[in-house]
Amino acid sequence: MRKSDKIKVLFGQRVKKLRQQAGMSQETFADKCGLDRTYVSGIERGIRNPTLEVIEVIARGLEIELTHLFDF
Amino acid sequence: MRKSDKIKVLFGQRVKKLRQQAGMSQETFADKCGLDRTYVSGIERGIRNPTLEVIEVIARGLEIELTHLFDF
DNA sequence: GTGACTTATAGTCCGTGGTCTGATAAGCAA
DNA sequence: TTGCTTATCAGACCACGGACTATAAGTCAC
Repeated sequence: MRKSDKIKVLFGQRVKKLRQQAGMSQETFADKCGLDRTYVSGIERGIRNPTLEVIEVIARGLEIELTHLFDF
Repeated sequence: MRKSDKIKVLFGQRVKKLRQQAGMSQETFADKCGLDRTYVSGIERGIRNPTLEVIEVIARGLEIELTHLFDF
């Protein structure tokens, strides 16, 4: 794999922005998604590489369409 | 995790459709993406759960925008 | 000061993501 | 028939996804 990592950073920034717009903390958002608090933190910092199922759970937690998550 | 698996099936069908529209075999497409042949097969059948980086590689291999991949 | 809230970060652990080899089978052309 | 292409499938392997615990540090109110 070993790509440029840019995608993870972009995705993380997008999640963080949408979460903040929804007025949720990382922890309440993680709980809503059924994810771990520290894992969400890693995603927003562009360190983690979430799977398709996690990405879908995140979109559901943000109450948006999947395509909207990738409107960078 | 243990979700409904629907997302993986939907995603796989989408990839398969776009790949066929591009006139590529699974193997040539896998090579273009730098992925394994059998792994692409699993994705299209909705068995595999690809990561964000793989999803981006797939979009690049299909020469489309990421958002377009999720226009189910 | 103390306390509640929020986030970052390190570390461990188990299950799975992703690669590889190889076998199988169907379709089609020569 | 033979040969080539395509896709499915099994098994093994290593690296990493994702959960968890715990610490630390920042903000704000009191």
